[in-house]
Amino acid sequence: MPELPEVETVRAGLVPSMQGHVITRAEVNRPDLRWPFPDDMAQRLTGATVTALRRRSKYILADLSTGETLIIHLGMSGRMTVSGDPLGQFHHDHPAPAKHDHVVFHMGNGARVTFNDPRRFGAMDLAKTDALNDHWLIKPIGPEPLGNGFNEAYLVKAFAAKNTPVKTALLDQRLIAGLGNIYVCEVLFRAHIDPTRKAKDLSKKQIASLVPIVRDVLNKAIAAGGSSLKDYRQADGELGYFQKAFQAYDRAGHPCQTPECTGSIARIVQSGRSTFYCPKCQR
DNA sequence: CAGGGTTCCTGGATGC
DNA sequence: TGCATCCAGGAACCCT
Repeated sequence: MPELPEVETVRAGLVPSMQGHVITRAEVNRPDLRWPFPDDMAQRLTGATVTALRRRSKYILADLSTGETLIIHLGMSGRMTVSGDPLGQFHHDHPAPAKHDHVVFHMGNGARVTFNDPRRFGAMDLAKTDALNDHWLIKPIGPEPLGNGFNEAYLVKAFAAKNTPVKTALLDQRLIAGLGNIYVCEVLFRAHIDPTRKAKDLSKKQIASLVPIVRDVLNKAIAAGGSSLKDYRQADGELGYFQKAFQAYDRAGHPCQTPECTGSIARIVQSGRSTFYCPKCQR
């Protein structure tokens, strides 16, 4: 999936087409993704104006003029792409949905925003905006890594009793929001920390070093427009470029790029997921 | 409760 | 070219 930088890239790409514009028609082509949609989702979206497009963790949040917020998760293969004509000359055009086009938002400005998700691990739900933080998907999520709540003191406390590998701890959305497999690998590589080390066994100095590295990796990835693995694309259909900056992820067998290090990147499996790291300089 | 394996689903890459 | 197998950016769920 799209991890935090990809979701942020998609959100920003959708702003011109959606924010401040009315949903004239919500085309809901199936009853569910990972979970059932509210059965009256199309009606509740129709006629609503998107007043703001926000992001929390890997969720895109579309605040609506109706007092509700549309919660969108892209899962592993979800994409949102914009088509149609911004001048609104062809409002009445209803092209047949392509395969896996599960939801299409027809906007008052003529744009069509299509949610396409082959694997259907994505999700959509509606909740009252003022109770959003109590929603079952949102409530358990930990602090935003780019916000003030994520800092050395927080992370030291969060890791204190964690008997799990630091790789797994960083992937736990309840501890830190928005990190996925790619960025966790990249962060641990840059921090020279062995992903198999138990979180509670890291030194305070190592934990402290993770904070600015997490922020830096995410900020650079956002600036590059995400990573665009496989067929993932930004909202405007362009590829993201952060993947050119990968130093560990998907680089098994390549020489380690850490200065002076003569190791090479290894691939191991931790709780069913690939981890890429340099066994020589990540301790 | 914490930790780890399994599971949902489709499609692309790889191997024979 | 066809078919089987493996793997994938997530995360809830069900075990122990």
